Amino acid sequence: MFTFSEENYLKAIYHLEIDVDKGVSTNAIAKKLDTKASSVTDMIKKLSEKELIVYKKYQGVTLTSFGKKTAVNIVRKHRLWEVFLVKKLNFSWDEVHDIAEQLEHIKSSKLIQQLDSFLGFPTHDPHGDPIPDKEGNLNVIEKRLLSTLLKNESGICVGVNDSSSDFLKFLDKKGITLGKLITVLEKEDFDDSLLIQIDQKKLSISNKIANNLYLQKQ
Amino acid sequence: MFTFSEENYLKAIYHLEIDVDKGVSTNAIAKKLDTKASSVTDMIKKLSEKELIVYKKYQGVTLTSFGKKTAVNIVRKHRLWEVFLVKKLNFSWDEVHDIAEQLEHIKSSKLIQQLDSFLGFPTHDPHGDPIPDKEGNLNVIEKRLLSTLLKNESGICVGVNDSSSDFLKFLDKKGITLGKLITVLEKEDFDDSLLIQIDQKKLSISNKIANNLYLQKQ
DNA sequence: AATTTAATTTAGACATGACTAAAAAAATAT
DNA sequence: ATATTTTTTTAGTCATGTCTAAATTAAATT
Repeated sequence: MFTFSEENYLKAIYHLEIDVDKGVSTNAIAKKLDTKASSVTDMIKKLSEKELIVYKKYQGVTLTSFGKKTAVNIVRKHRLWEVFLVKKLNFSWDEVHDIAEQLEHIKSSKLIQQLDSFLGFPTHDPHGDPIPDKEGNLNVIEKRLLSTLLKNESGICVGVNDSSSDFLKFLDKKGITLGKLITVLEKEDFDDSLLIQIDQKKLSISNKIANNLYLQKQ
Repeated sequence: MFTFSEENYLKAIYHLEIDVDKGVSTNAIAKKLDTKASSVTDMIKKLSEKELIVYKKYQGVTLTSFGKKTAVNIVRKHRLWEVFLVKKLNFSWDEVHDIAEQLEHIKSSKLIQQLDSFLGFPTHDPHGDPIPDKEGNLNVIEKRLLSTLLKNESGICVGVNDSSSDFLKFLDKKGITLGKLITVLEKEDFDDSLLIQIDQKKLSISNKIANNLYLQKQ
């Protein structure tokens, strides 16, 4: 199988590929993994030899179907472990990422199969991200950033664009959790902030927050 | 913290120290970890610099109290994960060792604390080995090898000396599990085999088996 | 006590994955 | 179209953890 480092590169490339339709650049991978571009070039050559990615000098990289399958499986493990940590071990959604980053590298297909079953075959992780099934299929739901909603539109909170602990703790403090109904009462042209209705409360939300919250439109 | 390799060495030394009261030899560690004596010498120097072990050339090694504390914590994690795999994910006792070998290296004290609580603070793993508590205290029970019992003596099966999959599967096949009452009906001088009573059955057991089964004497 | 055998350590090498500094290629600006 | 900037790659180095082969030390035999 693959090393932790190789798996981390595959996962990074997988996530970066979703945003851009061209090849993923060396610099983008370096930034994502907090490493140097030269280190990325080194690893890229190894992954290419193993036929996990397609690489041509100066052209960026794309995952092969084998590479994508491998990457999706790591994402699956990561998200299942996150569900386990929150649902069974009472972690809060802002605490699970770093631990899942470790657990995702445990090698045992039976372990993941049994964990999936133990958790009741969840379809989404604690941050609203879809969990790929055993075949790698993703149940992608239609969602929009809160910042794209117009005045008087509303939707159910179904995900976050930023899973950092700071952002998630902020949402907790404001009472914003997955499943909550949010209605846009006002849009402020000056700073693009929003006045929203959530539960019985009215909240003023900055554009930065609205750009990191996904809603499913009603 | 420590690398996987460092942790594996500490654990190996910890287990070997229980058997011998002197320092643990380079060769013994090499055998346990299936590596070369020269590699052990290399690692021993590093662990010594980190004050995890005491090492003098040609004298074997002993854990410092810091090293022992670290090793016990790894054993604790290993055994708690084994309980999780058997009790929650329906693994059998012969399947869990290799997966626990990986899980024991996950770094998060809160994870282990919550896992312990989720499992109901178990005191023994699926093989009957005691699980150290948070402070590293071991609940060691009085146990004897089946091979040391005399004719007509009996005891409850409380542990195994060999956790290999082959041995455990053999026990399963014969219906020998932890908690079962075993009585020695006959001892055969010729090959040191035993005739034992377990449940309603009489079983002939080789000396090799009897040397790997622990009983708590009635 | 001298010799043989076994255990341990040293010396030098290699693979992995990272880095810095410099060179090369591509993209952007003038 | 040329010059500048940015991106990417190469060359060389380093730390970790392993190995083989040789040297050294300790233990066991005679």
